[in-house]
Amino acid sequence: MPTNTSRPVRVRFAPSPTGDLHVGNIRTALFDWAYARHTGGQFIFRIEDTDTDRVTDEYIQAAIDTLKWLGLTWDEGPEVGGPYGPYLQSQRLDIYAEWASKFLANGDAYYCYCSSEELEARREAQRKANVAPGYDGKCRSISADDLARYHSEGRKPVLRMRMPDGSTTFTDAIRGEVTFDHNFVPDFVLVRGDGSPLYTLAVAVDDVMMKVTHVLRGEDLLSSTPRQIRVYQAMGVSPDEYPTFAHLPFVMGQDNAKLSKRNGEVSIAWYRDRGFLPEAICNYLALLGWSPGEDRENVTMQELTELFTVERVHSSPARFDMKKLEAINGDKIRELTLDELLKRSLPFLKRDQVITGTDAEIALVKTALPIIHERIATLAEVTPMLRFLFAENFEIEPDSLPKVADDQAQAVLKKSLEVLTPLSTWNHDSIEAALRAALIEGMELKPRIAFGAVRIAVTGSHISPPLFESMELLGSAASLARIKAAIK
RNA sequence: GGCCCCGUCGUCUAGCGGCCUAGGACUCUGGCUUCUCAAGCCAGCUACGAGGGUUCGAAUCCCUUCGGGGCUACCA
Repeated sequence: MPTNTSRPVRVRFAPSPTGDLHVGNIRTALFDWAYARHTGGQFIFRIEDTDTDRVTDEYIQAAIDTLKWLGLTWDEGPEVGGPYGPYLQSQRLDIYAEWASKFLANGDAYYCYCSSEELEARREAQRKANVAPGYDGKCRSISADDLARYHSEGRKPVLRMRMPDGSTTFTDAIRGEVTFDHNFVPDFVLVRGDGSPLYTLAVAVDDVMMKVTHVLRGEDLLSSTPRQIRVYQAMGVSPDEYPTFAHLPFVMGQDNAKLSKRNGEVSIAWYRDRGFLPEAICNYLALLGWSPGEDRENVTMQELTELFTVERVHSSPARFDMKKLEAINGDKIRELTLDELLKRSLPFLKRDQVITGTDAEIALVKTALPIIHERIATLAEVTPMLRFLFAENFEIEPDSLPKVADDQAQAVLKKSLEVLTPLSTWNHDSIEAALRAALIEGMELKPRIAFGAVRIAVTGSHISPPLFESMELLGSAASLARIKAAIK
């Protein structure tokens, strides 16, 4: 990544929380964070809440919680503060107002009295005439008569930035040199009629004031960059102080369009509730638009910060693939130590009311986890896997019921009960030995047939952890009782 | 419509002029293993959007074209 100055790296993640942070936001945050950590720079978290109609306190808090949960810690921002705060744009209104009046005084900006209806009408006309739509510059100069009329009508003007003739060229760290002809960058609004600032003003002012050196953000903001640069110019920032821009490719849904509720769940909270690990989400998201090369895919958060460079970021959009996320999540779960797995599984077991959280329950879960560790892809799957161990009112799932009802299954269950009841030592070896001798050798049955019936009787499902270990964990009393209950 | 961005297996990607009859991963299919389900192992399927150049040689460079996306707000 070209560094245009020798200033220390400062990267910001600046979402506008108009809803739960989604996969695309997080991918951006992850890259921002990784770049800051990679360079030893500062990671700044700023909330862009200038759109007061759409941003809510709940969404802001949710954004903070999500970043924390993912482990993307910030050096400056909400809750931790910092030397260039406040980090909520709604608390920086006076700063924007000050710059706005400066722009007005210098002639970089001007008041525009055109009403929304008038603008819309003229835009429509432009579209029809096949001309580039955009503000036509009508209010760049206003006659005294018109001004008086506007005032008498009580019109509240917006503040508009004057775009000079010419073009803006900048070097995007991912896309290379990009040029926008100002004929297609109309004069844009900086301040609303009610005096509140717009994104375009706030983002540029803040990035300058907060000494941001690198702007890694979504590709949707690419075409707003000339406007942002125009504000820098009006602020008197010298070009070699402009931040380096890097516009990240989109994360798209299963089909073609941008990710949305329609084509895949996008809220990070949704993934957390389903038992996805934050490190798995980050690892997967890191692979969307970036790769460490050398056929590597599995990286820890630490390795991500070591390996991440903007040079290796793609310029083309990536499709989000739930299957791959699940595969990576499974890999990450298998890498967990038993204690970690236990710690992370307990909340799900409690939530699903499998356990209440007693020491005895937790101890049993801990002894059971090794046999399901490699069988689950998400933490939420611990529930269906272990529920049979704690069920007070045990029942066989409806789908499996017929499989223990036929004559052969009944014979298997009766025989099993007969050979297991006198067992003096109850562990998976003794259980297996007894059942194999009786069912496989004695009754000459296929293991999958014979054990299948016992499995359903004991665990309630034809899918379960290994049978003999499951019976050992369940204990002889409950195991035998369940077999007995399954016999007609 | 205009401006801008993008284009390698179904998906994520490796590739940055010869190592490419294009590699890895996920998915899918088949097999091995096996008490179910997984995990693991093996095998298979499938890609450089198209057309022109440049070059001894192009997935890699250039042009055109087609396709996808973004922006075109007193949203961000």
